[in-house]
Amino acid sequence: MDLQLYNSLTRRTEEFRPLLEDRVGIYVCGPTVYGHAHLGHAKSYVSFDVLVRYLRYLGYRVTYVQNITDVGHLTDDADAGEDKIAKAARKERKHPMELAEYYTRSYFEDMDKLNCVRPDISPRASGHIIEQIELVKILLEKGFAYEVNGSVYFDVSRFPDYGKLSGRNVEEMLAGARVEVSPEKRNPADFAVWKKAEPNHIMQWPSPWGMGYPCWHLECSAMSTKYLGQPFDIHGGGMENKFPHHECEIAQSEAAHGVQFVRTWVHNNMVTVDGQKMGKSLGNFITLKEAFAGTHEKLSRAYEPLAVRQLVLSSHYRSPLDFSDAGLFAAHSGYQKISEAVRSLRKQLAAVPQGEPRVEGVPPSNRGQDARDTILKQLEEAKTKFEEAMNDDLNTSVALSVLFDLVRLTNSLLENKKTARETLAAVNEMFTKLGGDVLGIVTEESAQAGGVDEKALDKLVGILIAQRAEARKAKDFARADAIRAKLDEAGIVLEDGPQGTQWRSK
RNA sequence: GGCGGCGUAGCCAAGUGGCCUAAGGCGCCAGUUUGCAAAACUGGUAUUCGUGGGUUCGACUCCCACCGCCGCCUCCA
Repeated sequence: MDLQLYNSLTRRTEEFRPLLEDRVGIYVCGPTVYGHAHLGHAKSYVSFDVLVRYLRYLGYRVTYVQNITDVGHLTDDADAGEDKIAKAARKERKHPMELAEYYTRSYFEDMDKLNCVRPDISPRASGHIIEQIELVKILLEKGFAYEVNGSVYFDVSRFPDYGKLSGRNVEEMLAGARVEVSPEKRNPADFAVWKKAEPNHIMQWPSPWGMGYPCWHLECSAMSTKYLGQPFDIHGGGMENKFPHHECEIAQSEAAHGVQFVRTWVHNNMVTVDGQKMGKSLGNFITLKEAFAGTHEKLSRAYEPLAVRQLVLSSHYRSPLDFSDAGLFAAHSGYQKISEAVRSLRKQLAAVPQGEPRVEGVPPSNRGQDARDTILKQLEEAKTKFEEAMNDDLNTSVALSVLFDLVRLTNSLLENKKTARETLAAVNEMFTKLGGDVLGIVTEESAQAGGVDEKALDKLVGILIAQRAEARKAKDFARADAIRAKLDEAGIVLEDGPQGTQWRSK
């Protein structure tokens, strides 16, 4: 079976077929960079990251475009609307571009930590003013837009398909409209594509209609088509952007070029807190930096970035995710279980030379061979289950359950000294492909010792472990337990095993 | 008011007509192991899927009604 994806445009789950046999073009609405990324961004971009990773796993050559909105995103659609970036910049006493650059870097830093692959192209809206002006020109030429006093509006009445993505019609929208209508608009449903700039507006550019700036929806139309052509395969974004943002993108691009804009629309659901959407406006967001450092009042501890990733993957991308510390804590425990198993596995693999049985003097018997065949069969079944889940509109929850199956298998194999190296290698390969390449949960670092700091720490903890071992030998358990308790307070857990005492951070 | 979605164990969550007397994770309980722990492994933890009707040989899954919750219709991943 091939990949089935839910297409918001047709409201059906469809078999995914790219325009070109082996290539996929995907555009995802990126962040407006006027603040640090929060957990809502994590859900969105981890979800699309997995989509891109899985498409590559399936063998497609993917071009992944994700824009950076650094201009034109207004605080609201009314006349008083202010540019979000400019507003934040004034508050922080920075040039808007300086602020945008700062938060762009912050964004990539957080996404790198979440192990999201970088987009192939990260176009900035401010770097594509010419393309946007060109698009406005075409709309005016074709009569889909009109100019009033230096601003240009899209004429919704000329585009009958307006509303096809979000499933609404113009009359309905007007009935529930909560926003003040600009007197410049011919029709209240019309939307701005280019805005005249007041003299004190910092971000402005010359255009055939005077000094002004592009509106938010315009950039995605211009940039997606510039890099992916029209039509292109997949457009992704948050559900809340179906309307008006994506609806307007469709109107602009299809009106201008006369062909379909996007074949498959993929929308991910929201992160909520206490049942309410996490968002900038409500101010109820937890930034990723806060989550990683544990510095938010709702958090009981600092969380590893990949625990956040695990949390996102534990539910479906089209389901809302109600955030709670307990939920993230549970995800963290689950993530640790997986990474601990992989670490043990890789440590064991590194310790035994190629081609040798795991323990000297224990050659793999015929019985061992049978066991190996059974395990290889199990691995094959795991892979099939994983692919079926991912093919079913990216069921990452089930995909993760396959990883947990592998964890149990791994731990059992590691307990059995007779397990051959090649069996362990096969399990490791499965972790690398499914857990690493596709889900991005299993990383290279899972096997490595860590940096300089970690080595120093390892020595220090080693000294204490040795002291505790002496105490244990002398049956001074009170002292042994005291050392363990002190280390526990410092976030270091000791584990006694047959090969001596190991430590790990909590 | 219009449009869309959700309600599955203590918590998170998959399943959406018979393989469901319902995956997986967290938590909890017990066993193995341990000086005691931790980790790991094994077993247990929903006869039931918001409530009430209906369709069907058969419903968590389809239909209707009701209750509760959420998103969009300004900006938001």
